[in-house]
Amino acid sequence: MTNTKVYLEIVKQLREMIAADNLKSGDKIPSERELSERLNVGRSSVREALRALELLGLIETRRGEGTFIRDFRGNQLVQLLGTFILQDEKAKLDVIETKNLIEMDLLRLVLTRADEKQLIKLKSLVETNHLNDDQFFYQLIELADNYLFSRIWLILKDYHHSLSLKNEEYNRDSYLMLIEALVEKDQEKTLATYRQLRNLSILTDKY
Amino acid sequence: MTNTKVYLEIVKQLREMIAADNLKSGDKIPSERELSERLNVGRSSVREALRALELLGLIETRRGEGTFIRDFRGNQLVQLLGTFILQDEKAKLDVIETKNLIEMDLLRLVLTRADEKQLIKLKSLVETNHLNDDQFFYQLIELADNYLFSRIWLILKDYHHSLSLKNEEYNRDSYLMLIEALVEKDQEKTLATYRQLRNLSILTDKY
DNA sequence: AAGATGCCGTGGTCTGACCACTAAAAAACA
DNA sequence: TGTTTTTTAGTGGTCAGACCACGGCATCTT
Repeated sequence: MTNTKVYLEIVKQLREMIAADNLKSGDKIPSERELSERLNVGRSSVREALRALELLGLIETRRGEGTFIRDFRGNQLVQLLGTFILQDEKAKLDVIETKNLIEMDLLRLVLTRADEKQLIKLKSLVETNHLNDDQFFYQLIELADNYLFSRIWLILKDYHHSLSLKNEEYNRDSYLMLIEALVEKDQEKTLATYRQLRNLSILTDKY
Repeated sequence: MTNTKVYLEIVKQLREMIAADNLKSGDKIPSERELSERLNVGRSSVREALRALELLGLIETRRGEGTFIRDFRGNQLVQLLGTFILQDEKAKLDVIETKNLIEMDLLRLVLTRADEKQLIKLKSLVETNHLNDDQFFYQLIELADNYLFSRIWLILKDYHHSLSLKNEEYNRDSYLMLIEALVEKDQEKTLATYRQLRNLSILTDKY
């Protein structure tokens, strides 16, 4: 009869409840027992719904305290899916290729968005600090001003990490060249510098 | 004492189990009761792990039959996250922008990968069938031969749908022009055609 | 006032019990 | 013997109740 699984229904109701009460990150949601009573379902069903949301990184549970809304940035979903997906060699190549493509898009976005002042600021940051590759590109991501895009990049970065490749040298000079090209709003030069940074063959990677 | 939650441990063990037995899409995994015994945990804990995996789209449960490995395409995860994330206007613009960027990357990949034969085949497909926009780009995605990339696009497509925009006209002519440009391996022309298809202002979208 | 104690609510887990459903075995039928 | 029907065993779906471990808070003690 009841074709829709209870826990999915609970997920739905929880979402509505959160929206209705305008709950925000860090707010507490009702206890499992209270939800069980209010929704007329068993506590185990409530827990199945909560576990699903927890794995998605949407809530956080603390024993002895309660369950809280969570900011959905940087959930562990990625690693999980990654360990399931990243199996064969082809998949690894896909990760690298995709990350490179995304980063070039990122540069294109920065070219259209970032003003010189922001870039100068980044330049001094690179000069005075010892930014690693992830940190440098994370700075760029912020200049691109596209949250969804940054999420995708963060995921790819994690995937890339889980490949546990060798490199990760320090490339301050390349970063500075990249910034210079961005300041000049020279797309050709920007992308060329990036390819050099990533050791991409110009022949094989024309994109 | 046991700081790691049991259900997460079960998720991990399930993953190892799947890898060890080399289980593939459609294969059956042990029943909840059997897992409960083999892992020395309560059945409810097993279920919490399974529900989490189910929501991720990694498994599928059928009452009366069992639980099966699933191919991780088209899970409802996207809609779920979408309803949580896609709230303000800025987010919507981000989706559109990101999808456009990804699709242009897709075209670049096709330029480097697809041979003329495949493109000719796609051309006849477009000519004889009434492909909508999603279907057309899905065909292209396959030519790009990057599974991770296709996943990203599929997610973006779903996000885009959930925005419930108006358009979705039929653009057979544009598709054919796009294919022609791809056959000629003319990146400029390809991207220009795409921008026209998406009504992107050349001024605002230089990427 | 500061620290120690105990109570209560919370999530974490297990157990046992049904129910609904499926598929395969067994029985009944032809 | 071959087909249909019935039974049965196994599975996921759900619930209720019972503990445990932990955090916060009021209370008591010093």
